[in-house]
Amino acid sequence: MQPALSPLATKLATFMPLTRRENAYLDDLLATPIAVERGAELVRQGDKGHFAYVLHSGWGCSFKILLDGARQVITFPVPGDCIGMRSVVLRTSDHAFSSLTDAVVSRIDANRMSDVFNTFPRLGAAILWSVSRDEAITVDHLAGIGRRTALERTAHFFLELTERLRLVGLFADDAFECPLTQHDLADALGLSAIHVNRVLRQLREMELMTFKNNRVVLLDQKKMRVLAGYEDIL
Amino acid sequence: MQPALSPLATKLATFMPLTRRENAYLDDLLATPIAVERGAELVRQGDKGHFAYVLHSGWGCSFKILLDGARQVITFPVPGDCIGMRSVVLRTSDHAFSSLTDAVVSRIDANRMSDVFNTFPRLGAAILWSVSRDEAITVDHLAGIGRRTALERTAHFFLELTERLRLVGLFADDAFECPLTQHDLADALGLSAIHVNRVLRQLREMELMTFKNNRVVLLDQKKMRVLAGYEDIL
DNA sequence: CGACGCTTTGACACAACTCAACAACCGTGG
DNA sequence: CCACGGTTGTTGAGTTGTGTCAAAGCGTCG
Repeated sequence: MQPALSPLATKLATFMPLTRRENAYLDDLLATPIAVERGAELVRQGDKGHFAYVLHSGWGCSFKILLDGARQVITFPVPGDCIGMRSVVLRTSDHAFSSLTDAVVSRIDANRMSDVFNTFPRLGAAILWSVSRDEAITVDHLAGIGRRTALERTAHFFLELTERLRLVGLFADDAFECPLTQHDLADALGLSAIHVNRVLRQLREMELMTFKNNRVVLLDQKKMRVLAGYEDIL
Repeated sequence: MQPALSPLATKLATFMPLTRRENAYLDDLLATPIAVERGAELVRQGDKGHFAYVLHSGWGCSFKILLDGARQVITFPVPGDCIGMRSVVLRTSDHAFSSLTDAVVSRIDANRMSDVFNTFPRLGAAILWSVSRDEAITVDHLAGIGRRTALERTAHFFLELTERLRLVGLFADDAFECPLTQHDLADALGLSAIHVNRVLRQLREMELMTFKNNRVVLLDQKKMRVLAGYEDIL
């Protein structure tokens, strides 16, 4: 019997099937798991450390703090997501990362990263695909905040999250566990926490989705897609 | 006497000095200039063509069109900027690109791109730095739309633009040519064109900057930075 | 000259924010 | 066991920033 695939391996496999050797190398790359507690700040804005991370389990939060103290969430990494790849290239982190739940990550340094590209270029390409996809999602996020209403934007956010969770097998039966607070959501969607509450109520009353006790239930994805103007990611 | 450096070479040189051979290779890479007319749509959303571009002269506009027809501008590329690198990796363009002025570009296909990384890894690293920097700017843009007021956001936009133009020698004496319409600005800033007009008037009345006849004049960068909560890009 | 694109301004409407109060739900310690 | 403070969620009332609609001013180009 095969060992279980890591979330990242599962995700990359949807892009291109990986050989046994590539999978083994990937496993090795992620071999030393680091357990982090809920709320730990792994990467600080302005950090010079040249590390990227891969999230194995748990949820995280990538965000920027503006000079006036406001917070903008860039994305909520879920298992299988890469974190801080850009910071490695830039030698400085332009954003912070903290865990929203207890989590397990692997740390990858810059040298190790170049190794991947030299030794297993196909694997490197798959990882590059994955981070490019995340970028595309960020751009979508930008378009949403700039041009969608609060209601559309919120619906869109949950649909996109669903899609990302599905890719690593964490979404089934139209529902998933979601540790985000309304405050977290607000900082991601560019809204006030209070308004997020009202929008969630609207979505509930429209019988599109519910979000109670850290559990999201999608009641009517089709209608929700129409409302959000949702297009599949690639 | 040395031949004049291309805008891209100028920009990369601020990251790391390039050797004569690297510069020669870069020149060769950009050897076949393509002239495009104002308003040409070089890349369409959803295109499968595997091309990236480097902008030599003129201004461009990278944007997304949402299902309801709304437009969100991601960035306005200026000389020296790379366009559509992500699309090459993803095999599909998640956004469109059109020229705002008559412009000159070079086209780079995927194979040629891999060549760069294999033959001149240092040059490849410099290009990777440049696109990562653009990503960081996009993330900043996201934070601005999500968490800054229209006034702060607009001021911030012009400061960031200034910084990018300075890097390729197109900003001097506190002023620069700027072919953007207020409508373009609106689609970049997530505002209505009418409100952009009001904000520009405010900035003028505060004696921070003016924008008339396609010319931006910065009157007081220091005060403007304070207003915008501007932090230098790396 | 007229047509067109871009800018400017005013009046009004509405989406989203702020403030304030309260309810529900923890985990902790007495 | 219950009392407690802290975090999160909920709701209402009033305010404000930004959008919409409408109309007019300007340049430029054919």
